[in-house]
Amino acid sequence: MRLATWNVNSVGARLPRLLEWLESRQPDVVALQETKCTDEAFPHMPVMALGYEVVHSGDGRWNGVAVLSKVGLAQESRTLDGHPEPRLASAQCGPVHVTSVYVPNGRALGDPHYDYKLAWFSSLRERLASFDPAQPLVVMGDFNVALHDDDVFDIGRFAQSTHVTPQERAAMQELLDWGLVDVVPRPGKNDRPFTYWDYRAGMFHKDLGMRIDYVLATPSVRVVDAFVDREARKGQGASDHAPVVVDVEVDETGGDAP
DNA sequence: ATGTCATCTTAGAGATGA
Repeated sequence: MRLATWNVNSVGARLPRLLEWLESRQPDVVALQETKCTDEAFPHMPVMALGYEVVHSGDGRWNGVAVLSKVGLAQESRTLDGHPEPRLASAQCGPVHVTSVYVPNGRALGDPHYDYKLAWFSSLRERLASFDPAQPLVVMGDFNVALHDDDVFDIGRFAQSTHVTPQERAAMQELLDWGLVDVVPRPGKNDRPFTYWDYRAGMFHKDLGMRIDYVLATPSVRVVDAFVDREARKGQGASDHAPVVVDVEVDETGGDAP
């Protein structure tokens, strides 16, 4: 079974590339972020034509997340308690429960949006309490945090920056401590598996990136392979994020086994 | 090194967010 997560930076602007990518990579389950459209405007027709069922949560210009599944879609959820912005969508996809998240950016230290980011993380951690770490479960998406210093191209350039503060890293570590494993992908180039490169200043060309997109999985989701699909970041009309693709094996019985 | 995108407002450049 192939899982993937991709911040597409507008599903409308990215539609030709998204469809081409779905056809070539053949993922079974995809988490999308920053679709930037209403539920009505999501391109259901061409995505369904490729064999996917869709749960989308979006209200227009900003944010927007989705789960696409070829292996069934049930128990859909489109909200995170206490937070009206469309930043979470989840569903049971065959044997694995999948959540797509778009964690708030934080904007700047001291900005109210930074506190909102930490509060959102806290709510996400509380939401995990309704699940069992023994069941096959994946939370994947754009977490807007670089967990380790090596997850940015030069930690020295991130003084007084968001994404690398101890508070943000601790908030994400609490998710891992519940029982999730950070599935670190093989790098697409050089030695580090960056997933995001700013559009400006030739950052992608110079591989000055960040690892802020993650696949977090419970141990019953056995990882066979994981890689950053750097090809999808190349050329005209690319998102500023690359997809993370993870091949897994999951027991059908999952956490329900004795 | 604030250099690129995408979107919305409201009719075409500016604001906003990343």
